[in-house]
Amino acid sequence: MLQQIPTQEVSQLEANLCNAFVDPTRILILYKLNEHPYNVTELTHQLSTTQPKISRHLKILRNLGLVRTTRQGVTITYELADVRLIEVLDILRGVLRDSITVRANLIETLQVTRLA
Amino acid sequence: MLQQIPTQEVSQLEANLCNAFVDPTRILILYKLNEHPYNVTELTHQLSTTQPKISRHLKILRNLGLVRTTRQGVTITYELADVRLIEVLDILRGVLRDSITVRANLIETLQVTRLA
DNA sequence: CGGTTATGTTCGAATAAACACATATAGTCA
DNA sequence: TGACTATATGTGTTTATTCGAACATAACCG
Repeated sequence: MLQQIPTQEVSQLEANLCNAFVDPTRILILYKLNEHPYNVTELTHQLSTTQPKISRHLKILRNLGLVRTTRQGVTITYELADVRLIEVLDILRGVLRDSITVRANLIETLQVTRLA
Repeated sequence: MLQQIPTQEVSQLEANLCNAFVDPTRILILYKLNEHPYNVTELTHQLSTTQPKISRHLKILRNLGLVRTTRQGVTITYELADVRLIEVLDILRGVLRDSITVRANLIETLQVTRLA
């Protein structure tokens, strides 16, 4: 089992991997590819952005090994390499939702306190 | 249920949250705080780095709502706000491990092919 | 071959991150 | 109050990231 104290190097690799998630376009791409595979042009239209932008982000995801490609003639289809990525993103959305709720409750509390 | 197509704004928030994970020091802090709460000085020694560096990273994690603080006199103890963060990091380590394995197999395949 | 479409890459500018080092704040105790 | 400890922040520098716009490559078809 690898489950030990994470060393500096492992954390560096892990941090590197998380680079996939710090850009909203890349997150949208990952969610889209979770629906089913898409090629670059399709993704460009789906996310209504420019093709070079999509290509660049796909390159980053590809280098991280998070998407796989298959070529059919000119078009290159991208697919998700690991469903656990979506699992991670879903968990994070849960964390996000709760953190927003906590914040909203805090604000409400502050307002009530101020009124009292 | 929030479980729908993620919009641009949600993805932006999610990407923002993931900023917590793109720095190896912050990952190490999160894992450390998963053991049990620590104060700044303790974390500084545990990760053998400088105190301002730890303080700055803790500030980022605090602003993201991922750690909570309690003050006892002068010392401020930090604790993990949500265990799901560790769940996420563990999943990612799994992804990382598999991706390294795939890469290793690929290299081996290339070498065998070259020799044949 | 030339034209067309799909995808990838280069470049420069703008913005943001992280660090070391120095300094500030704030609580405690004498 | 003054000294001491714990934590936070300001500053300047260095390095990354992202983008649009232009350009390059590569496959297909006539």
